[in-house]
Amino acid sequence: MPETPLAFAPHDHSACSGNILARADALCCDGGLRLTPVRRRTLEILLETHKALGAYDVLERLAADGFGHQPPVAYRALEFLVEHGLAHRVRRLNAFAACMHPGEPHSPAFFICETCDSVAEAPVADVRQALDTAARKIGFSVERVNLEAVGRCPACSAR
Amino acid sequence: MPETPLAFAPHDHSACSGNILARADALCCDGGLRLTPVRRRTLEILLETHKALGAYDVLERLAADGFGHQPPVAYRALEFLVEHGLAHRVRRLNAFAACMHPGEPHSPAFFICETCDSVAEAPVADVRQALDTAARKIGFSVERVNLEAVGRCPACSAR
DNA sequence: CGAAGAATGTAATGTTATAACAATACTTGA
DNA sequence: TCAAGTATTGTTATAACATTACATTCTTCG
Repeated sequence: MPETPLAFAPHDHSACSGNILARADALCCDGGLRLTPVRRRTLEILLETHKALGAYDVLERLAADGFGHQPPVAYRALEFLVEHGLAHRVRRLNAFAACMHPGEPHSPAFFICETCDSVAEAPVADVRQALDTAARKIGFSVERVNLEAVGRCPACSAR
Repeated sequence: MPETPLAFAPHDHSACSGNILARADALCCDGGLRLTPVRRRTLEILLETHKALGAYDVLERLAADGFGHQPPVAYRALEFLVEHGLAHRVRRLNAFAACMHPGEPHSPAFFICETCDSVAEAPVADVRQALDTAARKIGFSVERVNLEAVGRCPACSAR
């Protein structure tokens, strides 16, 4: 069965985000990491929608919540989340999205709908493997990968 | 035989870039496009090295050559080249690289060496196909794709 | 407690990218 | 050829994204 990513499927979003937030709490607790108020709030903000948010959008929200007003506030929190696998950076959009599979090792690709701006993270282990193979053939050793596709999500295609 | 991309192989670079420039001329001529002086010079600049150049680096070079000093000068030329398949945008680096296969339909991935900054464009039709398959499974229709890997090139790995 | 390190706040600045409009050059057709 | 329309370039200004540096506060742990 093709697993439709949550971003493209109707679902109980508050359960969805609550779930991930709980997992983030657990992961940080286990890993001796500090999911401080700014960091946790930042993750909550990203989790509100299945879209990618720019650092300044996040900052605006944080500032409204009483946190600092300067860019580093947002960038630092986002950096923490990305570094520890709780969020991803979407280069194509200069933006950030909450990770939908925190803790699970996964090779994600991002599917960006240019009509509704939703961003889905889908596991694409086989694609990643194919890329690694291609890299090996040319003697390149891969550290990190960005796989991003722009197009139309199921809902927007239907219209 | 694994085709090592030019960027990672010793080669006669002036022949390499001259060749591509000639093909660019031909393509534009055929397609009724105008490879104007700024545009052609921009392509030449990109072709000087197998690295990606930022728009402002390109601009600096263009300005030194007597073209305009303002950002749009570079961005417009680069946009033209990208639009017509003569260059690629490397999102990971906020930079641009000359296309090594102008005119040929190809699904490139970019292999970015974080040690020497060289950027190789390698054809990865199979990777692209795997991604398209993954997209189809979730009902996403792909328009454009960015495949970018950061790591170490053969030469830098050897050291 | 008190020192060391982590995290946050803030100011300033650097970097990348685009909008808007004026001026010029090229093309086309009467 | 010349005028009208289009494409291209020049320039100003500003928007959007990101980092450096340093002061301050909070946590942890001896």
